[in-house]
Amino acid sequence: MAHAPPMTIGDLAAATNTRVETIRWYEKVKLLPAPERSAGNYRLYGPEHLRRLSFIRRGRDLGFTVDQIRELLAMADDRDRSCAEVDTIARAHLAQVERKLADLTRLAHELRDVIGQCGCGSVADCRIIEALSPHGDPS
Amino acid sequence: MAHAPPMTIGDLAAATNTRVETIRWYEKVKLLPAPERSAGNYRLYGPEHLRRLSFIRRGRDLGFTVDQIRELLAMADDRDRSCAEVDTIARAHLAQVERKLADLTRLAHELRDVIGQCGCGSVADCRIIEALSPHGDPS
DNA sequence: ATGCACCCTGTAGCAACTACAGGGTCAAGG
DNA sequence: CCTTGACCCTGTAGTTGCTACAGGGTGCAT
Repeated sequence: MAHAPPMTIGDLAAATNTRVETIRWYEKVKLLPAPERSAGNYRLYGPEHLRRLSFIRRGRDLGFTVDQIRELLAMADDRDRSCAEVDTIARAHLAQVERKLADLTRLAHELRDVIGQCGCGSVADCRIIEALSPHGDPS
Repeated sequence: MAHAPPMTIGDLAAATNTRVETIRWYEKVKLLPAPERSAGNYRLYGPEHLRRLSFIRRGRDLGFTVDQIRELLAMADDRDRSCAEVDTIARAHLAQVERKLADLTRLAHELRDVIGQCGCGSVADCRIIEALSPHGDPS
């Protein structure tokens, strides 16, 4: 178990299932610290970068915004701090997800209603178009 | 029932619960035709604009993209055409909504799991942070 | 030495708006 | 008549989270 050699940006991308451009973008917006450079000006990443990027990706998969992840990272770095703030962010995010879920559920119902009524005749009496048209005003 | 006087952009915005800037943007991207202008260069809208904008807004509320609405509007204008294409767009959209719904449902489950385990101690043993950290690598 | 895969910076684009800045217009009140 | 304030105009830049070039340089194998 010798300590691993540094990774290029392509290696890191492959290891985290991230695009190279996305990694550079994370660096620009200061989610990921700028790594050292090789003689030829290539970025060289170590295991700490790998850990941090994995954290970011997992957070994004869970739907946290970049700003929320920035906060979570700052807290994770300050290990003695209370976990209550972390909990607050996570709960706020869950509430938002649940709101979106409710909206989409309602939406799917409405769409299914509208689609179910379509007899696929001509547009002139299409129920879908009618459902979109202003209430009580055909033509 | 005399025919209504033309509306200003502000009137139209109020009538459709839309922002003034959004209406101008719809005009720029050719969702809404450019209306006539007053002597003082104000936009003047008639009932046809009101109908069309209501259609657009309802479509947006149902989650159709601007491009989809453009297609739907083109079809709605061509009243003899078959309604099958309209049905296709609506079904494709419903399928997309259902996919998003499934994703969000999974997400909400994961978030609830993670949050449920948080004892709100210090960050050092926060389960939320841990859940985000790379598999099998504390520190 | 020449190809090829990879890396670099910087900029522009996507969706669907939103938010100004820096002006012009119009009706009412003093 | 003049001012005040609410409205309107155009044009540009910002938002979120990337993605896609263009126009170059690097590194390794043949």
